[in-house]
Amino acid sequence: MSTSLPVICVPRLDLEAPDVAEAVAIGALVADGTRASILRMLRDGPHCVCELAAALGERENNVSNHLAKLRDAGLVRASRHEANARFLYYERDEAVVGRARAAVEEILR
Amino acid sequence: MSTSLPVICVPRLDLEAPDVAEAVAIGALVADGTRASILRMLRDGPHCVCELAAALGERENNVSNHLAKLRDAGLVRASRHEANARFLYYERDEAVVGRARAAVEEILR
DNA sequence: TGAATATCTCAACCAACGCTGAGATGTTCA
DNA sequence: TGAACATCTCAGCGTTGGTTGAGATATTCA
Repeated sequence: MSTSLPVICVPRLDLEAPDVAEAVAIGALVADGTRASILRMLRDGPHCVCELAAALGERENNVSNHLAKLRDAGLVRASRHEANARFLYYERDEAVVGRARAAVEEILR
Repeated sequence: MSTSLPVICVPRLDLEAPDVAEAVAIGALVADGTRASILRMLRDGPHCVCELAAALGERENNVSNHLAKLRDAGLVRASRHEANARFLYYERDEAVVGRARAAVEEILR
């Protein structure tokens, strides 16, 4: 009954593409050295833009740009220093960071 | 004694930039949907290029390009199928993948 | 109030990267 | 051996993304 058609790529057709959107988004954020360093430094507590910029040897507006991306992703949030409101202090949102870590671990576990 | 020079950005000067090179490299690899999907699919066992390409709806040479990057990073390795050597089967190097996961966790922990 | 500081926003430039197409290599099978 | 298949490599193209520079906003302090 079965005609002998040239069979192309027989193996495992039940394979389906996983949902990796979240891991990809996190990967793109970590893929930059400045952002990865910021995420790591904020692990130990809040820091202002000028601190981060000084430690990284980067310009402050550049660091600010990267912080905006992390903020848009919800990974960090900013609040003004209580004593000196001129400084914006950034801190991680550990709940969001935790979900980000889980998304990457789903790929690399 | 101390002259009152305009002090710029007083906070935390003891802050130092962390080493994030490995995490950045992994992030760049995961930052692409095709590669992230491949890494996730290979978690369940080896697959050939045509399987991965079919599941992802991507062209085989494109998938091959991405596999080359994962191979260069040491995350995956290839070997020919014992029964039909026409197929190249890719599998993860779990030791390398484990170190990659640790590097990302150092950032997001 | 005005000057200095801290930060943000955005447009422009340039480099990195993914996709495509074409050709080459290696394997199977008639 | 030759045709079909599986995969690789690479140059070219278009898009994405980071850095820079300039200007705007907010805060402090003399």
